[in-house]
Amino acid sequence: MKVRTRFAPSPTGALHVGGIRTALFAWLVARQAKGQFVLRLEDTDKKREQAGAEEQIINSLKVLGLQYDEGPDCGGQFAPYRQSERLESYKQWAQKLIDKGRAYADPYTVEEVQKFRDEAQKAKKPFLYRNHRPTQPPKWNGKTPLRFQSEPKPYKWHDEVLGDLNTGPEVVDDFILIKSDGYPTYNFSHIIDDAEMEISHVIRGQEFIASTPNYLNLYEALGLERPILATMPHILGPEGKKKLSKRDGAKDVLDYIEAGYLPEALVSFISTLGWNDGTEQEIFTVEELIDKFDLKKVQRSGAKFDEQRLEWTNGHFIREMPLNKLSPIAESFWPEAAERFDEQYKKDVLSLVQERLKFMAELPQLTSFFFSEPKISEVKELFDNPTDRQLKSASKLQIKALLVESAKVLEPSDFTEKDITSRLNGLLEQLNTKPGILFAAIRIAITGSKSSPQLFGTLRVLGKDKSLERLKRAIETLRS
RNA sequence: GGUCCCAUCGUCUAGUGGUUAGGACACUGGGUUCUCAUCCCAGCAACAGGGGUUCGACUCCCCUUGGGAUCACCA
Repeated sequence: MKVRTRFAPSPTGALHVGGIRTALFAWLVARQAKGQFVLRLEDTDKKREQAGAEEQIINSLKVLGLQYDEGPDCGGQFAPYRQSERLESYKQWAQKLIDKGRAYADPYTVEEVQKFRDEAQKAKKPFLYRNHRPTQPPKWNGKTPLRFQSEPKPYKWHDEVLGDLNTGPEVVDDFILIKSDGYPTYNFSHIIDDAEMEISHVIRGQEFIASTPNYLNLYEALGLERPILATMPHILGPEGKKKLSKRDGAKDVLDYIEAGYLPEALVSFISTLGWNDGTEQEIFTVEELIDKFDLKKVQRSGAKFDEQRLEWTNGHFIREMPLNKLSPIAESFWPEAAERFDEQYKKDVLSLVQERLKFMAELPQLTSFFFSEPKISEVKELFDNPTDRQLKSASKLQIKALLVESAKVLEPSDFTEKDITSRLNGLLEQLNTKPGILFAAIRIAITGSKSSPQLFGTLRVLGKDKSLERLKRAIETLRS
């Protein structure tokens, strides 16, 4: 069988992780089977459409490497891929239904239909339009909605992830095919497009499961074969159990990219949100995913979005990445002051902080002292009110003496890491002091911070001149 | 309310009748004779409840409970 999957978002906003996961899984199914992946824009609701959304969707897909074979911007054998450009096609199919007596003009006003709905709700019954189906509908003139004349019956169907599903006839109704503005509804257009574009697997979110019997009914009326259906459970927000929505904060894929999350980490994390290969593997490369992904192993229940796990995953990918690959990614995240420094210096700094980076946006706070002088006030504060237990046990006078000695011993150093190490360790023995005191004091003097990358490497990268200068400056502040 | 879906540690999950119910994130403790981080080790922590079926149920069936989706001229 020719495998063709599609991702069919409506351009109403940026893609959040829920949407991107559906796209990812559809993409994986296509790639695994060496089939095609299609991007189709469902832009049939002019009111909800958002400027720039199409571009954002395309960017999100591209940045994650989910390249599509056919789409609105690159065309393909079933172009166009924007539904607003396929109106003629929907009209033709609609006409077929009218001719068969399976579609009719809706004679009611919105208010009238709303009245029916309210009545149903008051009676605590589900609303069914077909209970009000007109006996003599007027000829459709395109100014009123065109409705599907359903043939209610029970349905049984198979879903690749949910298994066998079935419903009674009470859920099949006369839904709108074409709105009064001339645009088709999703319910109609996606059926037509999937058929015309020869989509083999329809992979979509849980919200469509309730209307599936309607689609099945429509497939029959149209004489179309139904595709393989696969329903993805929702991704839930971190707080409640509600479906993840834009209100849950920065769940937009591009936001994560901007914060310095790596595409491959995002892909790995999102893929394991509701899927795993049955082993204990926690991290997957794209190649592994293409190889191992299986719709049947997709979880049937919703998964909560765990930000901490994403961070861990991203940190893992950052640590695994060779410096040469990481370095260009870091480029746009350096603190402002880093501008004046050369590539090699930044690379050295990066290699020092690589293992502690969870995402790139943390770079400035972790590395600022490599590029600008630590604030003297902060250095002073840390010496005045040490929080470290060992440091606390030393007097300011002692600390000052330690720094003076350190400067003295480092003065003749060639500032290779090896030499710094041996000199400072030697000093440790010579002064019979604890590393927890000596090194903590140097660290504060050099970085203006309680914590930093390992000290000797930090000194080496920072360089002799700056290191000694900062040491002396700290000694000055301890004088008072 | 009708219909449908779902249910293992706090979280993501493994498990398809017999397991000390495994892993990961998070958390806690210890180690890596400098902090933080990494890494390593250890610990904490779950089968929603009740009935069946069975020699034996986390696994199969039913009920209850809980959660979710849907019932638009939105997708």
